[in-house]
Amino acid sequence: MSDVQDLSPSETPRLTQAERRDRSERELMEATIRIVSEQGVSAATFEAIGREAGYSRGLVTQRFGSKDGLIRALIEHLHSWQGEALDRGKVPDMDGLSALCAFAALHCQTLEGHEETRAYFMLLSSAVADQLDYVEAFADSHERERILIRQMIERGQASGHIRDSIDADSQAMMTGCALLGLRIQCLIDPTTEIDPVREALLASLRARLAP
Amino acid sequence: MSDVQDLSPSETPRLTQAERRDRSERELMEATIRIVSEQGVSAATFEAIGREAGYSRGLVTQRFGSKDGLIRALIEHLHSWQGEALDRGKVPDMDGLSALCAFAALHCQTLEGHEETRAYFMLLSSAVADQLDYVEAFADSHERERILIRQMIERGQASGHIRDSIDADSQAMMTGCALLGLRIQCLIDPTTEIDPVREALLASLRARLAP
DNA sequence: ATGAACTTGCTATATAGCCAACAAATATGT
DNA sequence: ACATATTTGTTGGCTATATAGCAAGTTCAT
Repeated sequence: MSDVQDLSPSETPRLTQAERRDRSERELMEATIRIVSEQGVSAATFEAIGREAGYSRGLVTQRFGSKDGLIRALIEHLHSWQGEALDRGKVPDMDGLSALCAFAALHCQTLEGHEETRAYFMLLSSAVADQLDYVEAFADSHERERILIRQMIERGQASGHIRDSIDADSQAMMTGCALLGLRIQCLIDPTTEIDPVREALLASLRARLAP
Repeated sequence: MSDVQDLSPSETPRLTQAERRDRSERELMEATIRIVSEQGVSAATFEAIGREAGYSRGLVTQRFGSKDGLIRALIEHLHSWQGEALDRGKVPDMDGLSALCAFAALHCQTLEGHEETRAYFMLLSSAVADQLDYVEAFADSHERERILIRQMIERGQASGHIRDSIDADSQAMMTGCALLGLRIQCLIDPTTEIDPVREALLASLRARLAP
């Protein structure tokens, strides 16, 4: 009766050191995502992040070493998040053309109201704008995505759902670029209507890839 | 013999006030473009721009009022530059489908080695990353580009070079996004091979639009 | 009581923008 | 044509502000 006193589970009574650590790390990342998404990359100062997460200024340095460390950790976090989203959508189970269309549609779904992906592409933009070292992390990620798309196309070609005459690699790159461009367009102009573009994109894919 | 002493025409003997003014303004802009393109947006400090242009730190403020003023002037400058490039390419004279393909090809040409457009899209990226006020300038510019593309498509539909069943507006948006995405991809990964993607893009446009 | 998580005061640095001085061009008076 | 006054273009020192990162101190778990 006296030793266990969990008044509210989300408050802080009796947490393991490891739990405290993991929790603060997670909360700092979430706070960063929120700030980047809502106020932009350069608004994500140690001061702002700490305040938003309910901690002090100094903890970010303590946890991530430096600003660069934080951003890299964040990119890693968002990468794995996107990977999971793909699995959740059961994309790997479909045939080539359906998988590709589902993949594109899934991408379009995250265009509205998803703080995580929004923050991801805003970080990408800042890396592009300032030619920061971690553009390479984004380049790798896009490389992997392109390979994923290419494999879908090749799968479709093997099963006869996609015509053999097209070059899987360049089509994969083009599709990736179209999705990236749509994303950036939505960040430039939030009033962009997504539905018609998505339909145009899917129709274009089918027109070009279907046998 | 004594009054006229133009030792070298490109040096500074006897310049009108207006000439001095125009010259320094142009040189400051060119310097900014060079710095943004080569070292990133946040490297474009008053100090760096002044030095690169061969003037002092303080002149930039004097000329453009503030950093924001400089960037806006630069965007305006690059917009008109792009407009001229389009006219130079004689795009308006072609039939719809050819015009659209020429437009896309022209875009792809600027992907390598064009400091102006490189700087333009790096500025765009910084506006996206930090949600700066001048994203709207870019939004307007892209709106205008979309309308231009749509008009090409409609022209093609009227002359029978493009099938009637497609929606010109959403196809225009999609094409614009594809070009934007390709641009960003090249900024993320400079080793990106453009030729195959351009061919894929053109093939895709023809597959979807040709009657 | 020892060590880990966390905080707060501090320093160093970068940079936008202001302003008073300086230089170059042009207008005015002789 | 020359000299002087005025206007325009240019400079460099200065201030104010923002912020990354350190390091000594404090709180909390074991």
